[in-house]
Amino acid sequence: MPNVFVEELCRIVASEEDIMLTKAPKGTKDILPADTARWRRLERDFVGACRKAGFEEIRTPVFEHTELFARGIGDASDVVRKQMYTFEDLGHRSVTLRPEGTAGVARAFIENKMYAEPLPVKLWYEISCFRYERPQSGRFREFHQFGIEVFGSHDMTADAEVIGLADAFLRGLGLTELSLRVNSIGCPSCRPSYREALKVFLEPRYTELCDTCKLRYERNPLRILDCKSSVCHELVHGAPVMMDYLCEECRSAFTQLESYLTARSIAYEVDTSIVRGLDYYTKTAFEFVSDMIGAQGTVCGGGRYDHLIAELGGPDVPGVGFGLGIERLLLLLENTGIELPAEPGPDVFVAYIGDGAKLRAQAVATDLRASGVSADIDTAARGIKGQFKYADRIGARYALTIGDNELSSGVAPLKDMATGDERKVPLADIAKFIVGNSEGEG
RNA sequence: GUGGGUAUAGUCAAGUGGUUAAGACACAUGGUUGUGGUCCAUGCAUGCGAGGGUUCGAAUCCCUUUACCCACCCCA
Repeated sequence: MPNVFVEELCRIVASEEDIMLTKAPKGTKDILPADTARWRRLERDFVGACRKAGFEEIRTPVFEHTELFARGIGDASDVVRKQMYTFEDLGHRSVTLRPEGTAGVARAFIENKMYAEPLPVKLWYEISCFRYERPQSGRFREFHQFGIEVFGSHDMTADAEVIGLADAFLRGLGLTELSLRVNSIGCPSCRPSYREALKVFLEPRYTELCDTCKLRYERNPLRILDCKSSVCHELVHGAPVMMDYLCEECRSAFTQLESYLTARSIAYEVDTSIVRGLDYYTKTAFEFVSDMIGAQGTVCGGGRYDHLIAELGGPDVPGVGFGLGIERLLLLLENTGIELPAEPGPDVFVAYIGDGAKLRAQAVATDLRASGVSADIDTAARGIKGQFKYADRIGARYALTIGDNELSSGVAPLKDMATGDERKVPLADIAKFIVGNSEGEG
């Protein structure tokens, strides 16, 4: 069945740009063995924080119908307008690699009628996301997020719970320099009036605005507030702030949130310039920001979205959640000098001398593993010296040597690689010896 | 999409027109036949991101191109 995709494939294969064969696509990264231990540590801690707070894991598809993101994130947002990996599949459906996590989880919440479960429904996830952007420090085309969502609560304790979880997780890693910025961006009943007030304020200065802000003036004037151009920054001085235009409901909600954060001893500052770029946000918006990782300083960002579920065709159920960038978090930990423990080497390396011992060594290593001891063994036909060198390189705690003498005596030298001490241990007792010594250390 | 920067071995790099492209780390083998982390020896870029050009001669000068990094924008 010839089609446009197959033709494209043939063209690509026939082309001479074979350098690309051994090059990961722009903005993507391999996570190598040297890094995976750090990832596992973060995952373990995050899962722990979520479980302690009563969150359960959800896994959703990497791609969704394009309409989900267009409707959920907003077809005016930059993410939807120019950053999505969208393509037509062979069944002529337009699908998109997820650029963020909330829309997919919200869709799953609706589709699986999770609103019928005891509310609120509290979910966590770890996902890869995809956005077509120019890569830079802390920004990739494929990146990873931890995220949580709470569905079904209008109460600000839910917002405090979400912020509190992020705060506990980040602080638990030893991060203290992160600043938590909180804002309220209002709701559909009060935001329009603020928007108008802001436009009225900016109108006489319109011609002085930078080019991008001229566009923002119509599309999303709130964004002008955090423009980094010094000119705009000056012009915006004295502009009305959302806080002063909140409706009664939003105002009291924000006051409550502040009191709840204080009750939890969570340090924060109100930052009226925070504007989330995803259209679904209402009321609470927050960010954990660092100045240690370059221009993309937001490690964790989130907020409330009271109308997303209804917008997607579900019941009128509110939500609140966050996304936390794992690559940015790792970068921050590195730049802050916080070390995450590396994966330890094997308990024992089983070295052999001679063909007979080579057979026996494999049996010994297999038995050790079955006994719960991690054991490595030469598979590169090295000499005894090479085997010891290798054992040292991989950080083995002990080296066990088996040769003709040991085959006949049944007793083998077990060397502690750190101290150099060597003692004879019966081959049958190796596992017991090592397990015993490990327990003694705690 | 717009700017700026950088490209020499697995890694960090010296080298700005002239004999075989420093050095360090890493890696491999060996230092008499059963022991690592120190030390010593040896090996490891016909090649300087790629493609053209100038020149008797180019990693070094010129043109084109690609990749990566950083910033804008946007956001995790």
